[in-house]
Amino acid sequence: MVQLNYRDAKPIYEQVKHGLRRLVITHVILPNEQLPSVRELAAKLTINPNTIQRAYRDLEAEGYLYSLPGKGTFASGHFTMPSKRQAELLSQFDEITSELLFLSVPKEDLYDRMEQLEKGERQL
Amino acid sequence: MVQLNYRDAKPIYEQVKHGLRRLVITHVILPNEQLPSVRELAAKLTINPNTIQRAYRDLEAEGYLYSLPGKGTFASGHFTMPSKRQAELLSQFDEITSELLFLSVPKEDLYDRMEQLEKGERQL
Amino acid sequence: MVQLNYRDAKPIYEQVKHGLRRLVITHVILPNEQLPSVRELAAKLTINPNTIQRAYRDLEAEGYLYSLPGKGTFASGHFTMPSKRQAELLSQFDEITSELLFLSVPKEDLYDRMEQLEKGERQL
Amino acid sequence: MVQLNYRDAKPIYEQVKHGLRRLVITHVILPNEQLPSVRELAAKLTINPNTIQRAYRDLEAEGYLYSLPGKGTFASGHFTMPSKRQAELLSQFDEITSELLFLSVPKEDLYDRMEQLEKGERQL
DNA sequence: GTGGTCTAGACCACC
DNA sequence: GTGGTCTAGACCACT
Repeated sequence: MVQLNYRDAKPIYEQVKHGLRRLVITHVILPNEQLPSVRELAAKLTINPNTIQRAYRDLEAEGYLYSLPGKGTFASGHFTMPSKRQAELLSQFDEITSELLFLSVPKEDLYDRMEQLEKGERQL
Repeated sequence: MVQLNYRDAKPIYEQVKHGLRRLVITHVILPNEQLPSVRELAAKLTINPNTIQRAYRDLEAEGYLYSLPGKGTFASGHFTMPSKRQAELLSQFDEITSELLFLSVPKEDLYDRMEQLEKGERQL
Repeated sequence: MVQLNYRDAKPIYEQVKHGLRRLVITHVILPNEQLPSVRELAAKLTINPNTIQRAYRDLEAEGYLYSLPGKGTFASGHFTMPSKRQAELLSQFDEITSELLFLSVPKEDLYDRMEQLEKGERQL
Repeated sequence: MVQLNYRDAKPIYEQVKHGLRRLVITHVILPNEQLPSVRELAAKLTINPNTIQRAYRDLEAEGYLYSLPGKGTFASGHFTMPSKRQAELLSQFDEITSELLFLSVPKEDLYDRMEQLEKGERQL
């Protein structure tokens, strides 16, 4: 469900966020479907519940999840997410891409990367 | 030295960062060369010193500049911000791009954006 | 029943929430009266069911509605969301207003905004 | 410096955020001035460092602080904060105010509250 | 049972 | 020294 790599430099909660984000976006977790509870997912991944909390909280702020205290945590629908997030992402895309271009990363490399990403996503 | 466009949606400190980054990368400002002081540059661009401060500290965090308190701010040599930052950026690029792709932003739009960014950079 | 304005900047689910809140508060929908099902209301407004879901769950969290899984969604009586929520709201009002005042938004602007909001509400 | 009230329903990290936000906005803490370290402030308030971390992290996301890992945490200048935050706040202001109005809180009460807030802020 | 907050104490990378 | 992450375990309010 969510792949963790402890040797990765990325914090665990980021990896959890990454995994869950894709599950929601790809509708592997359907809109308004309940996610495993904080404790449950923590147990399954054998990590601390606080780490899951952090991931859930961040994703709620980003608009991917919503939580009803006492009831559980649920996936948002695509539509729920305002285009604000998209604008934010595009702005970040510009910043990062232009920095990469001037670190002399060839534009073609970035194209290829995008192709790979697109292919990868289709498989889910 | 640094071009500002007040009608642009991008915050001014981003434009300053953008401009300085280029100057450092292209060695127009040489490694270990001292940059103008915060107040000085602010005066030259007739903007608020805090805006410059923000740009300097961001660029320091990114590894392009370093500052010696009480002495001034200096350009890093290329060596100090090697493939590490580049790997970080590529990872962020992947994360953001794949999220955009799933928000159904067409790949072609992102291509176009990159083209524009590249053109923009060349002009500086 | 609920007026939607697609040209409005406000997200649709906010407009739905707004409309339903008024209907409950003004007892147009009586306490413990059943609301239309998610699918039903979505069809009537010709919008996506998830948007209704979002509105329903927000209003449930706010205490205006409650839902019995498998049975439907119902209006709360006034009693269930008493001064507690009001105290919460006033506290948030203070927090946000004082932040706005210090971002140097003129008090008069906020007055005007309140006038507009009040006028808008009366029309429903 | 920051007042805590343990009998308050508000979480401690919210109270810390509230206090620090005002200190930054009112320039009691000057732009780019260093704040006490996470551990230091935790000790002074006799609460857990993690609680301070949470407050610092939230305020960084809101644009009031920035942190340089290994160096410390610093106050942003007013200018640093994009008008995005202001737009966000106004939208929240509308939502909350209109809900209060329909909970039949008289408009005049809200006016008075704003007056008090403005007076209070001036004293700082 | 659920999410949410808080504490205590540890470890890391960076400066 | 600093911020940042993570764990372990406790308590609360709400369903």
